[in-house]
Amino acid sequence: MLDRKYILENADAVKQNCDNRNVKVDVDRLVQLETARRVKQQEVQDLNTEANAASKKIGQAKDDAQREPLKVAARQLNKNKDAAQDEHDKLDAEINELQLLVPNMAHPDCPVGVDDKSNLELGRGKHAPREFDFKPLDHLELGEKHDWIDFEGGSRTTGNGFYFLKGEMVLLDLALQQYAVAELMKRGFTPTVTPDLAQDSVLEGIGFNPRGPETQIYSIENMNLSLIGTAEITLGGLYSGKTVMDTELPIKLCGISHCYRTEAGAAGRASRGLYRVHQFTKIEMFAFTLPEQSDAVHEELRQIECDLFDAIGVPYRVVDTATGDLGGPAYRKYDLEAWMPGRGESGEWGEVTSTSNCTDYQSRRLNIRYKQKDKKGTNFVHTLNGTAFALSRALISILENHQNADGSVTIPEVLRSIMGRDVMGAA
RNA sequence: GGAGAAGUGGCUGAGUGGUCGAAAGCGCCUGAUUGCUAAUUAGGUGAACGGGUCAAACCGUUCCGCAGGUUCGAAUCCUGUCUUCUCCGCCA
Repeated sequence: MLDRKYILENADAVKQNCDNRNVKVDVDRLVQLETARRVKQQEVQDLNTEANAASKKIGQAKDDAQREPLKVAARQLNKNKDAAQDEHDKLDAEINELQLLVPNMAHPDCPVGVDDKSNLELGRGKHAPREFDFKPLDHLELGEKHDWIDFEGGSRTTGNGFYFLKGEMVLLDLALQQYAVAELMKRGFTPTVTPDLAQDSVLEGIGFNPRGPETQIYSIENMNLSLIGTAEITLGGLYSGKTVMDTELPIKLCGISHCYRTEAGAAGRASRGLYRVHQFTKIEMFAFTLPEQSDAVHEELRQIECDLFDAIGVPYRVVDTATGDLGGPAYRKYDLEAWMPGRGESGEWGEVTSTSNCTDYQSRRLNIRYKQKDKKGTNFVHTLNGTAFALSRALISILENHQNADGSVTIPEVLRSIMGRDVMGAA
């Protein structure tokens, strides 16, 4: 969330930003409430001073006879104090509700526009979409042909949107993970296998609403636990409430987890197969940085995503997300969209990664700070996240781009030694 | 899963209803002193929020895992919750 003081002092910029992002929030009311709250806060503090002094006097009294009348007075003071506190808390709660709706400010270079039509293509990967001299299959057909992906079994055991990976597909899945983790370790990331469940309070801290009619989150009955939708939740939770030394930053983590999403109301042709599923494995990059580092680290995350997809020979384009298409916490977001020959009529771009600089929007909520030696006080860190591989979609991109006329799939060079073969699905 | 114990400042650790934001030690910072890779000594040393200031100083409120409760008053008593440890049981 944004700092209240910042909102108060930059109300016009905040309003403009909300318009750019196509988010409706009553900023004026927020400002008005916060101004009132500050006055009330002073009142509460003064009443507290009074009540504390009165209590102290009772402690110093000689005997009960002296004490009783003082108690009566103190009780009244406390009543006044509590009443003022209640009024303050009400204001505070209302402000908080509004404050949570206010999105992060956007990077000045961010393309301005109310939806994804204004997204800006920044560039393409090393590999251009391939011209097939045969009719390419989609990943579902390939998966069925070789018994690599079993959706029917997934539905029967678990439900629609679940699947089994089998045979060489498992080798590919594991090889991608191993490759990504090794590459990220080379670049200073600490590999971190996280829990797949987290306490609801952690979800809420990161900005997910675990229970309720519109939730995308699976939660465990009779427990305050939910399945995570991304390792961002657990990795953020890992540092929530902590203060680190500035010299430790940037902290770069490579999260490995399963991700669970209900995907309520997202069925249809565009989400066939592995594209939109309820469970997938994800190798996620996450970074905590100093404020002045975050832009550079964001570029680094984007570059890593490009390097990974170049390495597996998948064509992609890089998109600079427009203001109206940004999630609330993002200051700037780049997506990689891979070419998927089996998608749509004759191939379409499909999102495979996403990297966001969330500046201090999440850390303020999570209370993650850094301290500078010899300086008083602390500041909020910046947080960034980026997908290395979301396995489900990475698998689609490899199968569909590297398929051969006979239905086999040529394995990207960097994965061959890991998988112990050059081709999968060979006759 | 059952029984018990515990969570205090950067760390160790005292504190069972008021004088406690909190003893003591360690660490760290500043000064003094000794001519030696350190000792001795004096002092200082948490955070958030609000006010204040050019910036400080300074003032106020809050914070002893977290959330509630009792009380004029809670680190201290009560409830819930999270975490850790010990013992028992079960288990990959």
